[in-house]
Amino acid sequence: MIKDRSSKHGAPVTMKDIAKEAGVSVATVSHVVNNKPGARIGEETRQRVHEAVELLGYRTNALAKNLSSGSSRFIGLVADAIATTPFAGQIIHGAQDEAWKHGYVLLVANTDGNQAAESDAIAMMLEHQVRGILYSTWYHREIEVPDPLLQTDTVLVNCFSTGSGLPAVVPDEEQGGKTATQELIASGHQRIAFINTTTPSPALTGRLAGYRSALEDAGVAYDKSLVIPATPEQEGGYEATTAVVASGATAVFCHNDRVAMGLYDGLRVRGLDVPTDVSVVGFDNQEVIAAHLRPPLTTVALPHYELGAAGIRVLLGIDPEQDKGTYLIDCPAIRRQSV
Amino acid sequence: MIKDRSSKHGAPVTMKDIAKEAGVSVATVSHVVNNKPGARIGEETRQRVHEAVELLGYRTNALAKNLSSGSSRFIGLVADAIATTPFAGQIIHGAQDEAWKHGYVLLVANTDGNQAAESDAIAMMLEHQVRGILYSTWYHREIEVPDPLLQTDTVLVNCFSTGSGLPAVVPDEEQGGKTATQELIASGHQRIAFINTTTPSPALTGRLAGYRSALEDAGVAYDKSLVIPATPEQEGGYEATTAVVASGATAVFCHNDRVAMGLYDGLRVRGLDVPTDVSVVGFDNQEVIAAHLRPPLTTVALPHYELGAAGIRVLLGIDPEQDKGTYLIDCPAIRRQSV
DNA sequence: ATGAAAGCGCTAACAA
DNA sequence: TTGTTAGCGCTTTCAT
Repeated sequence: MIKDRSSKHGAPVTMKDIAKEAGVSVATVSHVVNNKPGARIGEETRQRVHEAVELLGYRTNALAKNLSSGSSRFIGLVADAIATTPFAGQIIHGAQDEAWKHGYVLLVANTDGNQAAESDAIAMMLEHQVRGILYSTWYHREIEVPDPLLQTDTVLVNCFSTGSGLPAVVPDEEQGGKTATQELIASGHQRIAFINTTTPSPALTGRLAGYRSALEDAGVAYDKSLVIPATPEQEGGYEATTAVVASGATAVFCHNDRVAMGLYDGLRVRGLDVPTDVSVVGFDNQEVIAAHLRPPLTTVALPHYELGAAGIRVLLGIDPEQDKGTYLIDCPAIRRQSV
Repeated sequence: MIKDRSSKHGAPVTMKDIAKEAGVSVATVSHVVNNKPGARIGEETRQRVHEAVELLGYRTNALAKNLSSGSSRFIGLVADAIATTPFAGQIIHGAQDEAWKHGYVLLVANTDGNQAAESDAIAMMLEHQVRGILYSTWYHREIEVPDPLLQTDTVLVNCFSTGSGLPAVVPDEEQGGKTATQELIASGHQRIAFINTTTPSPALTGRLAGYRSALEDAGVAYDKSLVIPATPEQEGGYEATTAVVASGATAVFCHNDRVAMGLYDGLRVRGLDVPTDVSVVGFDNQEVIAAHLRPPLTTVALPHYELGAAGIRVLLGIDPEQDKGTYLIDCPAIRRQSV
């Protein structure tokens, strides 16, 4: 082990060192180390190289490799908020795993929605010769595509920009809303309230469309008075309780889990039990909340992990091209005990 | 713009192209592009180079730069769970910002606590010639240092390994527990219950020590019967309510916000009001919960962002060396309306 | 079956 | 003030 220079500091071991140690040329070392397909290397030589690698603790220099081969195994991921929510984290996670699977590593940048930070981040990625960039937002919305993004392959994740021509991977809000409503219908409810958000967004319109579609499929008439607007947080859900109770609904589909949490409180205050008196389903599947409410909340998951993973696949051209570049990801039902 | 080859695809513009266009040598280009300190370049030449850069849309190749200069501006961050919690996200965010500030970019890897993934991640980082690695966990605990980590500069974030000699940046649990308790004492409480976790951890012992220390400072005797063990989730808090009420405490310090959330439910069921009947303070400052409980929860924040940022500073040798390589980060009180 | 040599895009002495 | 010349560590023809 006396020759080991691989640890902590000191000059790193290079191919040249291996070549010398094994008494071969660097070309040969390159061939055996990378296990090149059409490389005719004698078994004995191969052996010697491997031994030298082992002995000196050689580790390939990815930077040199990228430069030389002209390839680069980087993929950039710019996110507007790694921080605020667990959601963005899941997108990163999915992208990470999928990228890794294909031999790529992720260059992550958080921009906090700051224009300058965004430009810097993209510039930095471009300088690192990324294969492409995933541009993601923590909640589903339409965005204005930052100019520098056009200089490389990019796919939008959890957001879209009509007219930009960029592929976009987004959750299927309508299917999600429909799924949520169907959970309620399936358990016998007919009079179903829908606490929808007041924030204009794909979620607002999509989930509503899904709600209506489910109702229609079930042959129950759409009653406008059953959709109750509320700010998409606990407070909104709490305040909407009055309207929910007044509506005579036996079940409610909440725009998200936080709203459901507020509703739980409102119901409890009125001595109403979930799900005996009223069934409720949420949206998002925000673990900390949904899984630990009493009773645990049945909800529909926002497929963040899948969004990230699919984004990578689209970027790499692995997923087959889809309709107008829009890739809808399914929002599955997560059944717990509130229905 | 006819010469612009910088966009989407096609051969990238290199320094050589700029040199040719500006009629100078690549060395000169390198000098003006990097604004080298001791470089005497004529104003007129400088101008020509800049124009060529502009015209051709030149962008430096970070990989080549790193290779050539032998430096590398990468820092690796391996996390056991980007996903599960918003916490890890904050660590990344802090590390990100701080690294960026010093001209470094983060190579993030999620391991899901999987040994193999961990080794792969570290190997990949080493291959990319990272300046060093931040090894972080999503909850504060002692860890076994993965062997390959010893081959580079590494700092532990939100975890530690006694005897490893590695610097560790961790939250100051004791100070945090003390702070939480003092919030209660400051508002006049003497009989303060402490719902502690049942999970052996630095949090369990540290926060308890802080609780006792605050009591002692205030001259109130420590009453063992006031510390109530509970699983560190909503369910635990809910179940602990009986004991809390029985103890006659007028205030309770909960091991974390989720426990506080469960306690809120338990209290509400018994018709007890927060904070009129009993004051409560949490720990973690888990936004989704703490800020939206009714009433909003006063708590103590786990400084994840700071942990990440400090980790980078320690790695880069910016922060002054501290006691035995352990860097304690403050857990500040976040005042809301539950006290 | 193996090696020599050129070159990836850039930096860094050292000349001129 | 600017250009020449070596590399950085690796890949990749093309010889041998």
